[in-house]
Amino acid sequence: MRTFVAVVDTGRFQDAAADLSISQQAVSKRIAGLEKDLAVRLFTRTAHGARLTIDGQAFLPHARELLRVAERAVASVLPGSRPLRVDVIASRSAASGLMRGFHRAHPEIELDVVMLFDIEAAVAAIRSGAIDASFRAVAVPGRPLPEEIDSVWVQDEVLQLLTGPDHVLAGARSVTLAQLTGHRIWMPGIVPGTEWAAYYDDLVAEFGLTIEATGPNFGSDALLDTIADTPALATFMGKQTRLVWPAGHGLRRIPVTDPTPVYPHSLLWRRDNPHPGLAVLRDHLAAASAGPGDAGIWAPGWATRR
Amino acid sequence: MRTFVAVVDTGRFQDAAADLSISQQAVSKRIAGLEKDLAVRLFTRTAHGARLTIDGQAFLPHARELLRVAERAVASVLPGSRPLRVDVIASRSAASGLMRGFHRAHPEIELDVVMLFDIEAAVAAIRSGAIDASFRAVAVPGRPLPEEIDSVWVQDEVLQLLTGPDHVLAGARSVTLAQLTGHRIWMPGIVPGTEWAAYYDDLVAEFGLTIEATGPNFGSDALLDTIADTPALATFMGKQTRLVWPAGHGLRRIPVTDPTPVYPHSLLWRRDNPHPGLAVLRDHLAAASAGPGDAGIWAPGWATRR
DNA sequence: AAATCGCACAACCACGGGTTGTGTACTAAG
DNA sequence: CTTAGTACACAACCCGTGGTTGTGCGATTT
Repeated sequence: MRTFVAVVDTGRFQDAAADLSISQQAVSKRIAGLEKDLAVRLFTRTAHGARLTIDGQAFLPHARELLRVAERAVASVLPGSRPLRVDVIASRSAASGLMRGFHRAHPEIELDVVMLFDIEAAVAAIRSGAIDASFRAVAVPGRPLPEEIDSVWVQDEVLQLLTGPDHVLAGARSVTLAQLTGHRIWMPGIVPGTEWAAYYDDLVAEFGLTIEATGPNFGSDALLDTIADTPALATFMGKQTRLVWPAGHGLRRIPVTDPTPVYPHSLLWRRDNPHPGLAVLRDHLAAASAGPGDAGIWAPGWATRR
Repeated sequence: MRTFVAVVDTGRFQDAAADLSISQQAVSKRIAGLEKDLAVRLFTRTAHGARLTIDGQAFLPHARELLRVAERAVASVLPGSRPLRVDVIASRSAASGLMRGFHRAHPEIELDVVMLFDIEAAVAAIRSGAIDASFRAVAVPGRPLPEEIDSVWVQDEVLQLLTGPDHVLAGARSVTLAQLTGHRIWMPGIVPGTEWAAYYDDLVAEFGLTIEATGPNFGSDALLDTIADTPALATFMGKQTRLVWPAGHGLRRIPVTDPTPVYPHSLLWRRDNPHPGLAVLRDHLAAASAGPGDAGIWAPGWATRR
């Protein structure tokens, strides 16, 4: 690809060869090999050099794009000035949505999103510099963060009930947590030991819900399919989570009240992290911070808010 | 990259090896080589298989993207169901804008844009099936199109004068073509023998303008820089052409009247071309067709409109 | 007609990247 | 604790990809 683009840019095989510090014959072989693999002619050879064929013209932007992507791929693991690397607690969480919003607002800031196991791993990664920031629920002062790590509350993610059209509660305008007692709540993909597990453990203990965290996570599609088809099953989902599901599933979002369960997201970062994107992210989040207010909400006792 | 993604998807070196029909040792070597090139560890090796490191997680989406791009690159020259391939007359022409609009309206339709030398080349490429459609100015019945090629008028591109802030006409609300007599109009990159050359030849012959088509085309940036800094120089530019230029250049767009020069764009395609995207493109353009109306406009005598 | 330019082909060679065979670390079972 | 099994790494080997130099051919220029 690099050779192909070099020939396009220089217009001559031998100039491209000089650019690449190889022989003209090597360029000829590379192009011939590429043309053989693709089974099309990319250049018309003239006495003045090489001109793109129509196929070559169509191929060129894809070749350039490939080189760009390859460069970004290398940059993503390059120590030094690599992209801002942020850990989110789950791909469907509000943290993911916030990062998408940040990317829309600052597309010039290269971004990589990763998912670590729990806050222990996140704190270790932040300390080592392997990641630049992390969205997590911060524990109460009982287990304080290391001194060099700062954190700031960002958003309370309001949880809603998601049911299929045939669920008993499908028609309800809202439900209370107490009303959910006895109903089966299904949360596949909750890994024991993570904050989500701790969160729902607390929720179960306090309100006597029946939450089934069993079963592997086959992805959003499988979850939504099952919820839509099973009248006895419901699940929790963030209010802002935007899902695409096939039309006609008839899924219902039902607000939960008295109290409304929320998941408090904070941003964690190392105070002396010099990454320029980090300050921009903090500023962006400060402006985007929002929550339902303190009235009538519930969060686990171990989690700090604000 | 393929091996890296295969290991991620299967979770085990040997399963990836089976998928790729190579030995487990080959996978081990490939991953080791990739890790050596990138100078980072991508996997933590456990007794159960391989798990991604943080660097690996950051790298993964780029790797997947690279494979996607590579696939599209191959598809762009694959005979059979390749992307819709459309020839435009120039990258700054209204045709390019129309194709961008089409892509926004139908992002699901894969698209490749090429630029052929002139309408002869375009007609030949359409007949051979090398391209699916072409934006061109269609000549009068004197030189009719081949029988198997259809064409339909799409849009009249209105030309405006573009000047720097210190140009004599910079303050004018509009100018007539007659007023431009004696002024230097600079159109770099106009290649002799193309329709653009014929167009401006006619314009010069009819209104006695001074158009300098000399000099190589160093791109929009160089053109705009020169226009902005040279009081005696102006150029023509499509009314809808959206350019990004550095702030403070103070470039002025000035409508031209009595008459308004327009470039008539038609779409050409082979009647029996079965590409599904072609019908969508024609429908889209039929809805998007627009022009200034017939009153007070000028187009070369050889060009048909409607 | 001769010189020049630009790419392709031929012959050759080195090394990258595959193979098989074996070793080591960790896990699970008895 | 031993033993068997699993999973990846290392070693030795070898073929073929992909580089080199040398040369040929067609087109353009003088």
